[in-house]
Parts: sequence; structure tokens; C-alpha cells
Amino acid sequence: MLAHRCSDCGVRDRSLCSSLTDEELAAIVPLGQHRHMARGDALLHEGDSPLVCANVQAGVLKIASVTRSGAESIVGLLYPGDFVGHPFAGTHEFDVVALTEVDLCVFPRLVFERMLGDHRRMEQMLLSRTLAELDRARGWLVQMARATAAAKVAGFLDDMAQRLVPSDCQRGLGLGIGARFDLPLSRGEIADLLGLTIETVSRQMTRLGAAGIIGLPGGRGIIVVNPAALAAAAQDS
Amino acid sequence: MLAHRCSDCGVRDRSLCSSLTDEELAAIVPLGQHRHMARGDALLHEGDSPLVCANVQAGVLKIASVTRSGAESIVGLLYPGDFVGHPFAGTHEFDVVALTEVDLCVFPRLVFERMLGDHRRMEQMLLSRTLAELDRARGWLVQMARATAAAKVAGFLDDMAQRLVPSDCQRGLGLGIGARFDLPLSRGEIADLLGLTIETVSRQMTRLGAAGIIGLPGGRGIIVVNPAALAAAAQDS
DNA sequence: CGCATGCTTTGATCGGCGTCAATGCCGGCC
DNA sequence: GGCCGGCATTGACGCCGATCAAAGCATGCG
Repeated sequence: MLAHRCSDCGVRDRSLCSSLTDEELAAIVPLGQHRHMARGDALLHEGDSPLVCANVQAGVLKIASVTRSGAESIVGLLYPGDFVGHPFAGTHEFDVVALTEVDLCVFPRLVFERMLGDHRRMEQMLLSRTLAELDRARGWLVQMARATAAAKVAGFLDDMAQRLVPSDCQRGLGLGIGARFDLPLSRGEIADLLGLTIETVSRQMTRLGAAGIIGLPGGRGIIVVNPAALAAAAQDS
Repeated sequence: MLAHRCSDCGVRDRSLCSSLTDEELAAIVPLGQHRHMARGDALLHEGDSPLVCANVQAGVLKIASVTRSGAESIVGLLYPGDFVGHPFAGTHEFDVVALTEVDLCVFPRLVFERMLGDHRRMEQMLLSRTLAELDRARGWLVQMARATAAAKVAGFLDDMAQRLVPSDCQRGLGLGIGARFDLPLSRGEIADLLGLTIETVSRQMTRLGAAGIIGLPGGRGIIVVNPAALAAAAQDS
């Protein structure tokens, strides 16, 4: 049974809701709905008028667009605590699709806009986060524009490890040695995300494995054996 | 003599100020300062605490970061009407430098934050614009990840033409035939922006010229001879 | 169990873009 | 005017990653 009450919510302290007091939160709870998505389910479609805004409680989603040549291009990922939606806007440009089982806290767009009006701190936090997300996307731009295939793959794994793992070991001194997690993306999706081909991604991952930097325990499992070397590999121009 | 009064401001109807009535605007005028920048002047430095927020009145700026290998990477451009700054945040990640003569309307950050508090419509517009800018950056990501050098250069010129030219011919049916403008960037800066080398940019531009799609009247001038072909070239995978 | 299907890995070859190098063009300064 | 330094163009060559091709390896179904 999943958390339908904020007191049970795993991202109470990380999501936009962290800008609200318990009392404020109690007032808006009835406005939101819990929603579960299976892998592959779409929350929003490219070109839709954005009907909903949501907080990610658990799972990972991809933000993607389909080019006219048919290939999908992934432009970002959403992790627990992240916000999805486009308040005060008519359309939005990308598909949002679940990569894993996902739990969301969903608000109709107009309701969410009213909430922003009632809770200035939340609106400020959303603005600040969006600006930060913009900087993040721009950082990626540099990586996509300049980095070699090896650096892109290493950077992706490094980023993913930091996003997925420290939910437990509260972000202390970097990443624990031997951190293990499962990639929420297939090789093909990683290739889309990084602007590479499946073959190149596969080759680079085997290379990282052979170098002893990561372990590949079959399937989608990843073990970060040497976090420092992984981070370093991400920055070899 | 440049416009120091909002009634003379060239972007009154396009900037954040368009969310304000004339009366509201009159109230905040004394809080802002006009500022002029010469080519190469920096408004903000990477890692600074962001002291100011500003609207671009005229000119073009670049948003860039310097990689540890010393090369500069340009991640975005700012045009008249655009907003610069990072309210409610401690640091910001990029340099902002003038590419041409630039006129700005500058507010100290704390003053600007107070303004946002007093003018909800402006805050909403800023949020909406930031979300739109995020989508824009993500669209670029696709281009950077997948497009060929030819498509990147064509796309850049197409985008630049649409940003610089229609300030006159109010964005009617696309771009007028024979639109002429001067690039605010050197070949090297274009190369940085697109993640290419100077040589490749130069070659692709000569190719576009030889194909009769653009004219290159020397220096930084560009004539868009065949806008449709330019847009098409931007999308050849 | 045996086969089919889809994902991943590995190998061989090709082409686009980066690199290195030389030349051309233009404005500034003596 | 003539020299000089910065930027742009053009050419020759090599390397990285895409492409084409084939062989593991899982999972599911008859």
C-alpha cells in the first residue's frame, strides 16, 4: 500500500511541499490526488495543453521529444522530489513517460496555480528550482557539445548514482564505495539521452568495467567501484 | 542619448515590464538603474553571488562557462526583452558577457525580489518565461546531441535571424526574403556555442553561401536569401 | 524442451569532424 | 605606404564514433 497521506510521503522534505508548514500542507492535501504509473505510461504528451502539475514521490520519468525522423530524444530525467508541469502556460513541448513504476502527487493545473497564489514561499521555491534546473540543463549542454563518448557515459553514471543512491546514506562525503543500483533506462534509452548509439554506450560501459571503475553484475545493475575515477573520467575532454 | 525613461524603452511591450500597468511601472522606475556595457564587459561572473537582476533593453549577451581545460563554452544568448538573474538563489553558474554594445535596466537582487513580491503578475510571468526558457534549452540539447555540423550552423543562423530581424517587420509570415543582419558573434564564438571548431563553422557557412541559401557580404554580415531552405537545412539529421 | 523475440555485446568498416598547417583578408599603428 | 596582428578561409590527414553485421543471452510461450 502506497503513501496517500503526506505524513507518509517519502519526499516531504525534498519536494516543493517542503516550503509549507504542516498546517498549510494539511489544507492542500484534499486538492491533490495520488497516482501510480507503470513503466511506459505517459503523464503528458508533446503538444498537449498541460493539464496537470505533479510532484514525483517515487520512481524515475523521462522528458523526451520525438524528432521528425522518428528517433526519440531524451532531454532530461525526473527523480523523486522533482516537480513536473508548466503552470501559466498554454502548451508544453515534451513527452513525460515513466521509466519505472512511479508514484506521483497530482494537481489539476488550475488548482495548482491557485495554490501558488496562496503560498508565496512555494511559488518562490518553484521559481528558484526552475532557474536551477535551467542551469543544470545548460551544464548538460556543455557535456553534450564537447565531451567524448567515454566522458558522456561516465558522467551519466556518476550523475545517476548521485541521484539514486544517497536517498539512503544522506549525502555525506560523496558516494560510498561499492554503491549498487539498477539503471532505470535501457542501453537504447541511455544512447538517446547522450546522443550516442547503443553500440557505443555498450562499448564504453564494458571499458569502464574492464578498467575496474564500475561493476556490471548483469542486467541493469551497476556497482560503482571507484567513484573518484568515475567522476574523473566524466571530465576528460 | 539612451532611453532612461520607460516610455522610451524599446522593450516595454516584450520584457517582464509588460506585465505591469503604467501606474505600477511608474512606482518601480526609481528602483532601477540604467546601465550601458561595451563589447566584452561582464555583467556577472561564474560563482559570484548574483547581485543583480536585469532586463536587456538592447544588444546581445552570452551566457558562458569556462571548462577546466580552458576552453569557453557558450550555453545561451540573451536578446532584447530577455531577463537576466537568479532571484532567491545563492550562486549562479555562468558568466554573462556583452557581445555587442548593451543597454540594461538593472535592479539590485533584493530590490528585485521585493518587486516580485509586490507584483504577482510579474512573478508569474517570470516563472512562465523561465519554464519556457528551460524548454528552449532542452530543444537545443536535441540539436547538440544529434544534429550534424551543417544542421547546427543552419539552425543557429535561422534562430539568430528570427531573433534579430523581426524587431522591425513585426513577426508576420516568417522571415522576409533577403533579411540582412550582422552576427554579434565571431566565428570562434559560434564554434563554442555549437560545440564545433572554427574551421568547421567556416566551411559550413561557405557551403550555405555556395548553395545560394545565404549571402556573406564580408565581415559579420549575413543575408538570408532562402529562409525556407535554411530552416530545412537545420533539420537534416 | 525448443524456439522465438528482444536486448546486449562484440567485431569490421566507413565517413564526418577535429587537428594541423598554410594562405588570405582587414584594420591599426608606426 | 608598409608592416603587423587578429580573424577567416581553405586544404590534407587521422581518429572517434556511426553504421553494418553477427553472435551471445535472457525471458516467455507453445
